[in-house]
Amino acid sequence: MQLYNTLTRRLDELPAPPGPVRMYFCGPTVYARAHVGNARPYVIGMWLHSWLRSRGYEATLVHNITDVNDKIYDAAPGKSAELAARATEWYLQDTGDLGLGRPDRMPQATESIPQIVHFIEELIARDFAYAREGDVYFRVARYPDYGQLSGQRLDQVEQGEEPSPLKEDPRDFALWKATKPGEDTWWDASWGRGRPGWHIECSAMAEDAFGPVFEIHGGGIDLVFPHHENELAQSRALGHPFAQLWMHNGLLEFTGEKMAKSVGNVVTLREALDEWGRETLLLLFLGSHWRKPMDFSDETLAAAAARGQGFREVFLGPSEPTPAGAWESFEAALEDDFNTPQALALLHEWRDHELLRRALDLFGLGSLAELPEAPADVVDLAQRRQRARAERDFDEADRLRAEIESHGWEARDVADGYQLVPRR
RNA sequence: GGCGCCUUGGCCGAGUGGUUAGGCACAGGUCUGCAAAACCUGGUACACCGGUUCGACUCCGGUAGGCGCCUCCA
Repeated sequence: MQLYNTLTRRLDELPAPPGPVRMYFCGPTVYARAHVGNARPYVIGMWLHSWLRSRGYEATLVHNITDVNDKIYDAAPGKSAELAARATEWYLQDTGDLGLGRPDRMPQATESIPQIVHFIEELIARDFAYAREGDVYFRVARYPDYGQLSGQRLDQVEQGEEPSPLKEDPRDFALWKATKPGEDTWWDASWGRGRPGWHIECSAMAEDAFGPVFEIHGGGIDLVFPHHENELAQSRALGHPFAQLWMHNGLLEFTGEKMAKSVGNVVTLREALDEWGRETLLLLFLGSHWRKPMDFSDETLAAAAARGQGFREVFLGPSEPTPAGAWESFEAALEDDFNTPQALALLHEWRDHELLRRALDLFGLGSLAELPEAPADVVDLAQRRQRARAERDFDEADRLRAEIESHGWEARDVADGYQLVPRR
């Protein structure tokens, strides 16, 4: 099993089964309803987890939730804890509705404060961090390998806003921030009252779950710098190997533009689920490679929906054996950098119900094999239509078909009678 | 300015140094009372310019265009 590794900039081989494969995927900051782009690392993580398990790996997936940070304070002044709790519920509900099951653990930053504080203490003890007026900063200059993940050269990094006068070096980043007026959540540490910085929580939570070394760290490609660079620096500063393989998924775009609030083109996961349904959404994700940007548009969604209908049709038809080696080709596609578009293309060739169902189940799409039962009134209409056809009263038969369609069903004539299929 | 990634037929999207990707859409056909579904048939595309090679969409270099990130901000 090979996966592209941001750190080594090449395809790296995973250890042979049973592994273990311990995976940590960065989750959302809970200050608003998650947008559909936030679902991509969740979906990829769950699929990979499911795939590795089926291949005999001891795969474990941890997906964190960032429930304390500036965005949350800004979004709900004085009530950030309530907002975080509510938005966490939204996130669990929306990702749950994807129907992929759950990661093995979903730690929250606010429930990991002791581990975070301990981590910072270690960094201070080894001189990799320093406290200033209640803030604590990581001393980048003391970690020479800084930049190894992103390839950023520090002398070329753009200086953004006015650097904090508390920093020894403008490149240093916060591990802990002293509490400010109006902030309603804080914790006490030896250097003062405050709350954790953004990057430290992931190092602390990942190592709390897995120990100082684990196999895979995932997240959106926008997290490479500075977030993941900083995580790596913190952990390796303490001599921890940390993640071996870094997976960064491409972002969602709307016709070439990044999905972002500033562009005004955000679609929430909730909206996407309500409008298109989980199967179509999953097929859209499945049809694009995890590392590539993905166009989220009515056109690409409609194509995904059509794919889904295509699979449903297969299950409505007779099961036929798939040529020898089909499953092996499918496996090979996934073993090669988890190439789901390639794997999906292969599935379109299959007519073997059992095999196809098995493959679709890996991606939470086994429901495509299930034909819902028509309600009694629709069945009654279909039976009346059958009688009309037998009497060659085709005007009545066509009228009944139209009526069946108005109930959201489609009547098809098959060899031994009729078939009722939901209209999509 | 720096770092990284991308550019395939109407659309989405794989892949390979010389051989059909697949899906969607479209057209014709078979089937059907009519349909639907299914099946059959129909397009050799790979940003541009050089180079390497017997031969490149596939390797190398450059150009153009697009995308992400560049420190407290997913």
